[in-house]
Amino acid sequence: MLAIERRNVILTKLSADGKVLVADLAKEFGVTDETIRRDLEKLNRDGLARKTYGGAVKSENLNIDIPFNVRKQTNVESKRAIAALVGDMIRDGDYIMLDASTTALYVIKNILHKQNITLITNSIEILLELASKSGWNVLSTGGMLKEGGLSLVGYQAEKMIAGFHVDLAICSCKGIDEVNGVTDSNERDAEVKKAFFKSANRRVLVVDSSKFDKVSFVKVCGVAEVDTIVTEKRPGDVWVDRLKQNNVELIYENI
Amino acid sequence: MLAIERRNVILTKLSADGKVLVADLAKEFGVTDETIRRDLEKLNRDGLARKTYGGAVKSENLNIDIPFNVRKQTNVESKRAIAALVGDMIRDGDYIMLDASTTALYVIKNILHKQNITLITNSIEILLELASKSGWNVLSTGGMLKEGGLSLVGYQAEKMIAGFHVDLAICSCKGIDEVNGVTDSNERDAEVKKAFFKSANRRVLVVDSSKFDKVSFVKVCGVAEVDTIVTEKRPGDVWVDRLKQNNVELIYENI
DNA sequence: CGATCATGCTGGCTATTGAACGACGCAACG
DNA sequence: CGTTGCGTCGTTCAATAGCCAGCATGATCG
Repeated sequence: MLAIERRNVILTKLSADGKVLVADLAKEFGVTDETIRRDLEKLNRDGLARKTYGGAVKSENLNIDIPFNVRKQTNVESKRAIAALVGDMIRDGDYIMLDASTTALYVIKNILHKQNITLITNSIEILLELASKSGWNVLSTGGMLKEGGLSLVGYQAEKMIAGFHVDLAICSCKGIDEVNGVTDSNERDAEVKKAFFKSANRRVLVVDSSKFDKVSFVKVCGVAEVDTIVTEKRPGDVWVDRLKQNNVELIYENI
Repeated sequence: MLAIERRNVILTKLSADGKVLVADLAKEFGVTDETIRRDLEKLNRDGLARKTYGGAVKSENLNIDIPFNVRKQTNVESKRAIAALVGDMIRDGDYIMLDASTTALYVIKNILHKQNITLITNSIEILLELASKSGWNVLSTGGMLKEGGLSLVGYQAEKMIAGFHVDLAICSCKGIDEVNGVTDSNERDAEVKKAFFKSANRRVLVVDSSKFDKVSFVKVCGVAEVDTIVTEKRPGDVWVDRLKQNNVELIYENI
């Protein structure tokens, strides 16, 4: 096993569990504590983790990005399940908008077999995924490249989105809460999501179940303004009722 | 087995497994470690792999389509030389436009150390390359994703470009010829290049020397409308004279 | 035939890891 | 509040594996 692989796995664990222990990792990888410590030391230097006594915890440094390949691996199962449900909502010939989330990327992978889709997105990863796809009409919003991310944001993107109207807009968010509604961590992303929702007949919010009752920084819209919420498992009764009252369709996986 | 075959096999393995080990490859191909290391070094330079101690891991932008990969590997040395020359023309704080060519990608790699660059491009690969760059202002033109490629084209892109004006526009082409001027193989790409040139004070054409006296399909502009041509070696006297007459600056590598 | 390229080989150098040991943090206990 | 014991930390040293630069050789190409 290459050192860099080990560090990637450590990062993945960190990002999933929030913390790692030196002793556990050493046993798991079959190396000595020293090696793990040196790994953590390096991750710490790179700002990707914060060393503590006995292990390390997730870095709170929001300016530094977890490498894409690592970020992509968190909550994979939830995202895949949600993406499958969303995939079922899309028909041949649909006009859709997709934001720049990992879930959106999984949605795309799920609907590659559909015909004649017209798609507008601000995600660079989705463009990449579709570079060799033929028969679709794929539009990029353009705009400013968000630092440390693979999304396009800003005035140009919003204006471009406003120039179109589609059947379905699919967006993710960082939190959904009774009082604050749908929130995201970043103003520019939130603005783009607003624009997406404004230009669509049906607004679909994809959230894994951990996002309920979380509040992030910037408000995207109220709960009632969403038409459909797709998540991977049934939220609590409170949420089921609340969504019903607000006339929001709720879709989750029937296990 | 040819070196290039071996490298292709290595790329395939990388793409499948996510990593390769020097020792394994050496045994498998029956060559020395040194040879493998040189292969990986080359793949690393070309941005197709990331070398690490003991082997290499997948480069994040490896999931791009094969045709593009193949194209990227032609004339790498010429393109690198040209890119270095173009890099020298760019100063901190410049406003530039770059088209979606492989040469443009090499130009970017060459100027990563510059400060405070504002850049407009229709290349998805360039966006990828700059995703983790901070301190620059990177704008995507948006537009329609060209089938089988990593460029954005069409009305939306052209309109967006028309809304800006920059110091320097850098474009490539498929052919340059006395009668037909600068030509490209594809109407939509040609239109975008026209737009780039229209919005720039200084129009720079990058061409490797094989493009002289070639005619492609769609005209971009006349020879005289270009301000500077950058190529990797001195073209024939006929071209040197012709460019001088047309008031086109010619830059090539002095070996 | 000269130029270029791919490859192998050599010797010195560097990175990674593990082992050992004294120093230190932490928590429990008197 | 201090002590004690245990686990963890950082440093140092050594061994190994991998790396790099340079040179020589043979193949290929114009």
